[in-house]
Amino acid sequence: MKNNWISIQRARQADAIGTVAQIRGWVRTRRDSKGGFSFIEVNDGSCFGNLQIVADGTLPNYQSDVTSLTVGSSVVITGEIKASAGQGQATEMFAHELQVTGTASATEYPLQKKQHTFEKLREWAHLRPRTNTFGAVARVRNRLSYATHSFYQQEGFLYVHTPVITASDCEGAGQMFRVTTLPLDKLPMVAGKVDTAQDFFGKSSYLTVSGQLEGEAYATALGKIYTFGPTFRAENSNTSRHLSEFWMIEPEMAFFDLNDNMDLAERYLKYMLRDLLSHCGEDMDFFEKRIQPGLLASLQLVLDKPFTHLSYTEAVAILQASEEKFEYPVSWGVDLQAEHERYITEKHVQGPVILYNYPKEIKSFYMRLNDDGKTVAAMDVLVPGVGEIIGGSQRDERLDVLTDRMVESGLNPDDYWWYLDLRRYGTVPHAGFGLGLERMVQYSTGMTNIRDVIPFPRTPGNCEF
RNA sequence: UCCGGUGUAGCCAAAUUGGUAAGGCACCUCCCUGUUAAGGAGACCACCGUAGGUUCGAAUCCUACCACCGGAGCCA
Repeated sequence: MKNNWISIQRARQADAIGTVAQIRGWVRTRRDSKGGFSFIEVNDGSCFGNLQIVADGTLPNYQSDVTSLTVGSSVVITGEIKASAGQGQATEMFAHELQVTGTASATEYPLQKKQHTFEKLREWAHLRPRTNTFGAVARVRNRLSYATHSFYQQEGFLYVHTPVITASDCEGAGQMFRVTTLPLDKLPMVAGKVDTAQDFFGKSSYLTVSGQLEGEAYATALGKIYTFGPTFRAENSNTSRHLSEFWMIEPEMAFFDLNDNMDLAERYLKYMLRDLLSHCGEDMDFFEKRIQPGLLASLQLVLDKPFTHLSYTEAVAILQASEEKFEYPVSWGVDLQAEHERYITEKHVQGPVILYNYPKEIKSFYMRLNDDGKTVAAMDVLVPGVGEIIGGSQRDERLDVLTDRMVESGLNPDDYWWYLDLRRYGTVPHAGFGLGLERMVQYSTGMTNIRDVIPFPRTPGNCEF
């Protein structure tokens, strides 16, 4: 490239010293000395750090442009990269030419060169990626996504695109968003009910809450597959770890049992963390320093030792034996409350833990019934600070058992005819799980609110951007 | 959806508990030839979330509503 446009990430490397190059980005801050020159810090998103530009008073547009350069302005600067004379950065650029691409009114531009609360930044979701924290979150999220693909591809998995729109209104979990083209102000009625036969698909349709069922169809043909896409839940959830729209990674493997499943989940989580620590060092240092001190050591510890495995029964025993006072009492058969899960992962284990073999009553119909007749081959991976990051199970491959469990759960097997076909024809043991990407980003960065780890969060009552 | 909390200038934030709205940052002006959310000086900036009510007087008390935060449920 004739103008030698380089990223700020490259310009900050010591081996860039001596080159004449161009950088393009946004002004983060400006400090000037009235006597002669200004320091301008520019960020272009390529890395956490800024490049310090030394703009000398001899620049032809120094008075007209540089001295009034505001935070948020976009600039194209050509100059020589030199070793920095000051503390705090290895290199800096001596500007030969500085061009202002777009100004940002100092009185109107919301972001200032100081810290804003995350709550306030949510109101400026379109501008918050220009801040240190959200830039770092975006790069971490990108890296975790990339690591997901490289992990599964290396493991011989096939990336499958399961549908976003689904017609089965009871995929298992949660309230669904309805998808319709019917006129809401003039709904076609039949016998006092909406005539859904007239809807776009000839029946009711919804946004998916999981790609699992379709994933199973492909796993029982192609062996090992994974999905990675958006997922929708219309629950009226208002917490720091729930979104109405989030991204989920769902591997599904034929000929895998629960142990294989748990082993894969552990290797996947460790792969992501190792990849993140070795590729996003500067961003991770920021999270360690400003968001959650101790983060790096605790993540490193996760890499170093095997995950703790506890059966549901063992977990209940541990909870009952503990001195901890719980708001909800624990007994075998009850669903574990957040306080219970937190105790197990944060106090008892102090790291990731895999809970498995839950009572069948508190889990989904498709989870494989164990020989004891009381538990199913389910597993949850819990991590400190976030809670459940993975939920999965071995699926029941036995047509009769699965059908019985559907009926027990109040479901009509006829609605799942194609899902049952997978058991009718060449059935195999298989297993899979779902990982919430946002929760993984939370865990990796220490960010406490899930709305701050997705670019434009969708939550009840919030769809501004 | 339930429980608790908060809502004061562009941003952060105080008001002795009913008495007539601190301070900081930013913006603007001035000073300082290498700074590291720069430093120093000055000026400017508020119908105190919205709507009612009590009172001589309300940011402070009451009612309703809205928004946000924390916790819970649902789950990823």
